Order: sequence, then C-alpha cells, then structure tokens
Amino acid sequence: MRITSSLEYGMRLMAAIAKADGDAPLSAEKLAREENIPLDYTNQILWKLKSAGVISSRRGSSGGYVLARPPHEITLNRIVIALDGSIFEDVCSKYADAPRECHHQSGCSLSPLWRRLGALLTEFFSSTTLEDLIRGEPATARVEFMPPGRPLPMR
Amino acid sequence: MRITSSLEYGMRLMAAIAKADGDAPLSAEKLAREENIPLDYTNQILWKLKSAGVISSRRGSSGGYVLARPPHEITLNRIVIALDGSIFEDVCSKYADAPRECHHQSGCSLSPLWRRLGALLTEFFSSTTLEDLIRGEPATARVEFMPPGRPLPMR
DNA sequence: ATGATACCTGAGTATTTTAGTCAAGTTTTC
DNA sequence: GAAAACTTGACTAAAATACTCAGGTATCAT
Repeated sequence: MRITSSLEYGMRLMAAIAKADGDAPLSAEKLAREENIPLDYTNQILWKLKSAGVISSRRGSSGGYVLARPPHEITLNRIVIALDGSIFEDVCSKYADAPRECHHQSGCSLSPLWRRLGALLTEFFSSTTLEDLIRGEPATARVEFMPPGRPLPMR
Repeated sequence: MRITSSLEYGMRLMAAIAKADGDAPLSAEKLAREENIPLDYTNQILWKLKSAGVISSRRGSSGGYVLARPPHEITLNRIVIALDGSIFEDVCSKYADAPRECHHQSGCSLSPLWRRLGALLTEFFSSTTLEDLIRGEPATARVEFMPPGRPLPMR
C-alpha cells in the first residue's frame, strides 16, 4: 500500500495553510514554491481541496487560500476523500460478477478482512484533525489493536 | 488506498490451500479454476508465495501446493510482503532529496502521520493468521483506535 | 521406460492509474 | 486597466499493475 503523490502533496498543502491560519491567504505560487510541488499540479490539487470544502479562496492580487474552518474541525478523512476519491476501495464489489452480491470464493473468507481493514483506515483518518497534524499529535495517539489472545508467531 | 489484484488473489489462494490443509496438494489448475483467476497469473502468484516460504509444492502428477506450516503459524503480513513487496511504502524516503534525511516540508508534520499509518497496517496484518482468516475471525477482532479525548467533528 | 501431469522461470505486453503539463479563461485588487 | 491570482478542462507522459507467452524441468502412474 502506498500514498499517492496527490495525497502527500495535498496533506502538505493543508498543513501549510493551517499553519498560516488567521494570517493573509497563501497564494498557490507561494505554496508550490515552499512545498516544492509543480505549480500547475498544485493548482489542480488546491482546486480539489476547495471543491471538497476544506479550503476557500480569494481571487485577485493578494488573493490565495485559507482554511474553510478552524483546524480542529477539519478531519483528515475529508482530505483523503477529496484527493483519492475514497479512503479504501471496496474490494468485494470490485470482484463481484453480479451487483450487490459478493463473489469472493473460498466461502468468502476475505470480505470480513477487507471490511475490517477499511474500517480501520477510515477510523484512522477521521480520528485525526488538521490541528493534530500540525501539532505532531498523530505520533502520540495510541492504537490498541486487539487480536484474539494468542502469541503472534512467524513475524 | 486499494488492494492489488495480486494480493486479493493471493489471499484467496492461501485461504483455499489452508482449507484443504492435511488433504492432497491442490494443483494450480484447480485453484485457478475454483477461484476464477487466470491460470498463468495463478502460477506466477503461487511462485511468489512459494518463494516467501508460506507454501510448498510437489511436482509431477498428483502434485500441487500445500501450506508450508500450520495455518495458525502463518501471519498475513508474510503474504502481503510476498505479493506487494511491502506492507506500506515509506513515504518519507520517497520524497527525500538526500538519503537518510526527511525532506518533508511544513516542519515535517507528515512523517509522524505516515509512520503511524504504516505501523497500524503492519500491526493489522501481522496480528492475523491464516487460521483466523479461514475461520472468519478477523471480522470479530476488535480494534481500539485511541485519538486524543475529544468529540470527532465534521465526519 | 515413457508419457502425461504439473511445477518452474523469465521475459514480454497491454491496460490502467498516477503524475504532471498546457492553455485559455475569469475575477479581484491595486 | 493592468497585474496578480484563482478556474477549468483537456491533454500527455510515466509508472505500476495485470496479465500473457513460451520453453523448461521434475515427478508420478502405468
């Protein structure tokens, strides 16, 4: 699994805009330069973020982008969905031959696995806000992942 | 984020082989047919799984594939790494201009985020065994994800 | 023995997704 | 009214993914 460059860039842009929250709008040109992202690509990404409602813009000279809400009200899942379309693609429906029916074979051992993974990722991103991000808090938040009580072999 | 077809198929194949654990080896041809995966692609995936040491093979007629160890000793992270190369690609190093140095901008708010996500995914896959998978247990294992104590806005 | 079965291995191709570019606008401010 | 800066869509290049192909080798059944 990997992070797309759109998402990496978009997160950086959001972090930069969040850090300047309250100050004058940040122009795309300045953001692109400071984050070392191609300008046209930056524009494209900013447009997606704007469409998703997480930032707003001001045109004209001295225009630029600002947060649409305070940082603690913007959860990262919004950003992920804005840029990647979803947090976790539905595997089950992708391999279904008929709509609304799971065609995973092997008695469909897999769909519970993928559903749980999707839930985990969704939880991860929607539990973290932009404010957490710029404070570096995500590193300290603990995850308790509970498998059945048993030693974990063959790591 | 998405699951590659290799991984989806590989997991299915492992589940099918695990369900036949103790029985006669399953041939690639039979596996491919039952799981509805192209034969040549199946061979390729089985080869990767064998290289990773999670299955072993027997040649000749009445040959095929069997688990290399009992199902409860095979954790899913092995399978993921065998097929995708890693569980989570290191974002930080990907955008580093110089080796061993993190070039994330914005005071590098991002690397803690991605590191935590990587840890979460690694934990997820290495905490589940093939036995859990074929029993459907992954669906019941609980995840406790602990963000800072605060209501979760803007979901 | 020998032929059929089935694994082994690497190379090659096609499709899709991602990443990034280009160009011609519109709006706002100074 | 000119410059700054956002808006929008289309287009292209590169990379990853998803297969396919071909020729080989080992083993088993008879």
